[in-house]
Amino acid sequence: MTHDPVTPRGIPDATVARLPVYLRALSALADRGIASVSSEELATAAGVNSAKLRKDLSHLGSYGVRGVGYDVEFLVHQIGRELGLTQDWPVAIVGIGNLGHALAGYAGFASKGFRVVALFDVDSTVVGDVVAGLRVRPLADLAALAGTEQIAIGVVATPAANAQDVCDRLVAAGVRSVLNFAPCVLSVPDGVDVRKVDLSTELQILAFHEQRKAVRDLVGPLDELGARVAR
Amino acid sequence: MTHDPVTPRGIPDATVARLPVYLRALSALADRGIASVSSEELATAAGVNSAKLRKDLSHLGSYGVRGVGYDVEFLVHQIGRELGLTQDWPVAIVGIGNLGHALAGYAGFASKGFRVVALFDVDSTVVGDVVAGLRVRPLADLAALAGTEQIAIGVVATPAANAQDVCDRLVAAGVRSVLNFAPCVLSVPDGVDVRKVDLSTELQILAFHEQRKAVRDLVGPLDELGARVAR
DNA sequence: ACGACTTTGTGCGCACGTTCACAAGCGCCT
DNA sequence: AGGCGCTTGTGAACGTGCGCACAAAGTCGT
Ligand SMILES: NC(=O)c1ccc[n+]([C@@H]2O[C@H](COP(=O)([O-])OP(=O)(O)OC[C@H]3O[C@@H](n4cnc5c(N)ncnc54)[C@H](O)[C@@H]3O)[C@@H](O)[C@H]2O)c1
Ligand SMILES: NC(=O)c1ccc[n+]([C@@H]2O[C@H](COP(=O)([O-])OP(=O)(O)OC[C@H]3O[C@@H](n4cnc5c(N)ncnc54)[C@H](O)[C@@H]3O)[C@@H](O)[C@H]2O)c1
Repeated sequence: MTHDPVTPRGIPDATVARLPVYLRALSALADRGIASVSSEELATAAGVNSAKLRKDLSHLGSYGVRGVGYDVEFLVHQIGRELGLTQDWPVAIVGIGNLGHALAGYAGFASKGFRVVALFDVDSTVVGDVVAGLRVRPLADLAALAGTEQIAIGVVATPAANAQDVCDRLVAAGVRSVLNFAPCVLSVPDGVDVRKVDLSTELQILAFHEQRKAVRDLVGPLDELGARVAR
Repeated sequence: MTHDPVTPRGIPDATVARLPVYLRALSALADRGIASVSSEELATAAGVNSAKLRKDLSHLGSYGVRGVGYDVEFLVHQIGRELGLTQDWPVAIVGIGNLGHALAGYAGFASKGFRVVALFDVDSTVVGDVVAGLRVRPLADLAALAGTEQIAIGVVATPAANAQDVCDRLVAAGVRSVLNFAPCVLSVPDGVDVRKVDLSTELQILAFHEQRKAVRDLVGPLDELGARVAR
């Protein structure tokens, strides 16, 4: 199923999800010429508790120096290696509509070793266009391309109605990691990971808490129940 | 404080995060004319365990009928009410670049009561343009608009370098829910919720697992004794 | 009317994640 | 060299979430 039961020996999922945040904070520090950082400082920059940060980093190894902190550049390298950023990851985007255009042109991809190698669509008015320096290909070419160049990550940016079909084709082409922007559940065979980015869900979660806050404002200081902040 | 078996109105965060998924699955069922659904069917459609689904729904109340299942339309209404979708949520988008354009034109907003009421940017080549039927305003107008029409949710789609400043202005304008697309940590005062959508993080998490899978494929079949490779 | 069948709602044990608090370790200063 | 101050790494307590398994509660057929 979509669930990933085993994180082999090692790093908890919750930690893995935070490593990119640490990496970004560390990169920012490195850019500012800062060579060393304490867990307290880095935790603040990453928006987490310092104990959690230390425990997270301890899963990678004992890379800190007691009494001093962590070497920024070294830690950048270690986290990058753990996340697999030392190698290039070829990415294909399927569905070059509003969102697909934005994604194809997104510089944030390349900065971490993600290289957009192919764009696909079915709409004949889009196919053949050059977007962000790449020609949009017909979806039918996906199978052929898979033989030439292995695609590591497939991005689904089509309407929800077509997402499962697109996903199936990606999987058939050997893709084992899918990032899904369509608002639907994708089912994939074992061994394939799907992560979804769901704008609508995020907004609804915000709305829930917003409504909660409105109610709390009415009841106000009379209510002794603790305020909860979304995470 | 004693641990009461029945907490009045507290819905776990994990449940809140799944309600939009259930809602979407239910809406799809309703569109297909299906009036009633079992927890097993709905759970499959939503990609979760059926026991988890039932427990989630039980937090809203006892809306199911034993031996039968849940009334689809009724449940849509209840979940929508709980999430606050019965009311309109005015949304403002700041940063009308690649991503901001896509967001402004996204139909998925309106379908759940999220109404984009204002677009902001600082770039004079963008300000004044009409995007998705709305004129892009200078960011300076934000404070003025806040007096006229309350903005419930602010969407940050500017580069990371400007995100904190934009966020501060949104908060100053009375916004208490922020959806952040910029790859950075936003700090906000108590009472303000921030959720972030981070494409780069998602890709890095996928890369981590992809790398893990690659290693497992190499070692996998031989690994019976849990060989731990020293680094 | 009643029993067989279906499905909900939930108690319970377990695993995971978070936070506190502190000993162990390191550099620096005298 | 040795003490001092600082920071890491982690044991332990705590909280949250997950899923099994089952009794309770309803429907349906006869
Ligand atoms: N635009 C946004 O801001 C936004 C935000 C969040 C989620 N989404 C979701 O992302 C997806 C794309 O959104 P969009 O606004 O870009 O829509 P869009 O309609 O602008 O683009 C969809 C593109 O997918 C192509 N397509 C359709 N079927 C296809 C198929 N079978 N194979 C390949 N390509 C196919 C279409 O030709 C079109 O170019 C949708 O599921 C949408 O719900 C969009
Ligand atoms: N394009 C994508 O697919 C994508 C995906 C994920 C995340 N992001 C992130 O979303 C953000 C926007 O991405 P983009 O591709 O649209 O960038 P972009 O450069 O195309 O657009 C940014 C827009 O923000 C405006 N802006 C800059 N400073 C501002 C300020 N202080 N106030 C108001 N507006 C301001 C700019 O004028 C520009 O129009 C970035 O942080 C990016 O990292 C983008």
